[in-house]
Amino acid sequence: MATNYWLFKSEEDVYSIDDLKKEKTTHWEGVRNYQARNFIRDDMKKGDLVLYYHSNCENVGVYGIAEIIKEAYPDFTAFDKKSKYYDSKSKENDPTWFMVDIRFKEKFDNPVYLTDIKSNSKLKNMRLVQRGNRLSVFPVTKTEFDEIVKMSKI
DNA sequence: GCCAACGTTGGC
DNA sequence: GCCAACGTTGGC
Repeated sequence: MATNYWLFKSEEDVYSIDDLKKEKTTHWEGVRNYQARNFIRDDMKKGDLVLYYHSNCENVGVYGIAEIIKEAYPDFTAFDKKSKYYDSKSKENDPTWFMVDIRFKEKFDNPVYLTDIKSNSKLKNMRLVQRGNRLSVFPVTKTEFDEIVKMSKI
């Protein structure tokens, strides 16, 4: 089956690429948006590759690559009253929210910053640079993925 | 079903 | 800290 490509946003001070590198794998908890949920639940497959993006920080951009190692299963933080991701509407026998597990693959020698992505005309159709994009996970094309990897090596 | 109010995201 | 964009909520 063909590999899919994704971009995951994370806040650097919440869970950075260095945290992922240290822990090797993690579950991607806390997605509470239906469109993003559908991507996670319906389309993410084992072996898919992920651009790891830092948002809300000094130098926003893509910092590396991860790989999906476990397909969608219920996001258990939604059941935990003590979690900040708790959602009373999500039931254990009928979960609303899902997560995947990812594994660290690579940290870029040169991060690819949002400003560089915006000034690359090959990436002008990327969801990331379109107006009002606030999804925390979304698909990217193979062409876009390859272009960003290429930019990280310059 | 409409829409205003509100909360959150995220770049700058 | 500001503000634009957008999703969700709730009154009607």
